[in-house]
Amino acid sequence: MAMTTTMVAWESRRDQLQGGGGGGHGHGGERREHMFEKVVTPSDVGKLNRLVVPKHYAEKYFPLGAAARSSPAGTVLCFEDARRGGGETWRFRYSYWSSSQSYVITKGWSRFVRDKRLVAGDTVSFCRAGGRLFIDCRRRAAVPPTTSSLAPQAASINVQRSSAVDEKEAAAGCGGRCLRLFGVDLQLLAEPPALDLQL
Amino acid sequence: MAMTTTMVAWESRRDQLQGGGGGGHGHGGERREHMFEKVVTPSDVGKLNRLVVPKHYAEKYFPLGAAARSSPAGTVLCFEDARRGGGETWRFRYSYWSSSQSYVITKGWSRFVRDKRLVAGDTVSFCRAGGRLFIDCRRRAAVPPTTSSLAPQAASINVQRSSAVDEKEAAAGCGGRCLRLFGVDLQLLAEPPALDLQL
DNA sequence: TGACCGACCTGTATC
DNA sequence: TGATACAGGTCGGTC
Repeated sequence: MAMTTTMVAWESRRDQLQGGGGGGHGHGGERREHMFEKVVTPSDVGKLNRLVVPKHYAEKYFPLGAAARSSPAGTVLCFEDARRGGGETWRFRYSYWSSSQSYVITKGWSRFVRDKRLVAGDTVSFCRAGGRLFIDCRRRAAVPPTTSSLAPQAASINVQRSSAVDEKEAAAGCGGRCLRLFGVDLQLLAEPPALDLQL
Repeated sequence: MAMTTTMVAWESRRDQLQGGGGGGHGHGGERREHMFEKVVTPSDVGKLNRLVVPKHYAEKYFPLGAAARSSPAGTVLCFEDARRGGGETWRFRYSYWSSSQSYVITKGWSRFVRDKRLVAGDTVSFCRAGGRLFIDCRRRAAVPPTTSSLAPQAASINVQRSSAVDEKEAAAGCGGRCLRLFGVDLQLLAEPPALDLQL
């Protein structure tokens, strides 16, 4: 396997995980710089096992050299978990698919989706601090009151947890905390817009 | 799909098929030694163009040197057709895929599948005689009488040849000589368990 | 250009 | 239950 394991350079400074200062959630000794975020699509969290990185951000923040761009092997991106204290790292293959002219994160992504219980509509965000990269995610915002007011009626109908519906429906993006009914995602519980995904 | 890849490790008594002593169908001067066989899966005969060789047998009968094992090029295995009088040979690329930790026959395999009209559920078997390798195949065994007794009723129903049904059904393993109805494979004709695949 | 095929990947069943 | 085998996929190169 000829993967050009280009670690996007980070000097591992494990000692400052709790640095408190400027950055986001208290990690990353230096100031955490927000790069971009993406509301994930059903495909991003489905069986395709890949995250499409919007080209604009990809070329701005994760530029691939000509060699890596033409190689299917792409490169490897390492992100530190922005939340977990242990500084868990996520290794993703990152490459360019010429067929679809898109930048994608492939290998490693499905593990992240599973681990974070990521569902369509959730948001993943990417930050950096010095040479270090961080990844974070949060739940989608709660649905508007008008929609969620349907829930009482729905409660009397024989519905399924979305995790039990067939793949096509599940791919449509409803996670463990909502019901999908007549094509509409219903929140089971009122949730704050940003929910800590730690288990 | 949980098809149990039953590798039937039998001591080859080919003479019960042809009666003749010594070497099976009259080839291979020396005694034909059965190595192993595999009931092919839908993937083995589908678009993936590869046969997964169960690791146990691969390492026992087709060991790859360290060099060939690490190389994607693998090696080439030549098999003589165990049935055709002309001694047709089949050349297969044989290699190890480290990503899935499996041994596979790739190049040349799809030609064999096509030529032999191989379908899921059929069996391919590998023998050797001296330094020569032989490959053979046979149709899946006929379904039990209790099941095939459904055929009279089935005859009046609008059924399809399995070769025309969709991939999922075709994948279930019914070949050109049977019908698949209500999830049951029905033989169209009474067949001996071992059928010569020559056209 | 499209069909074929090589390389790589992952979920699931199994041990 | 963790590790492993492998069936069922993907994308991209090639011809």
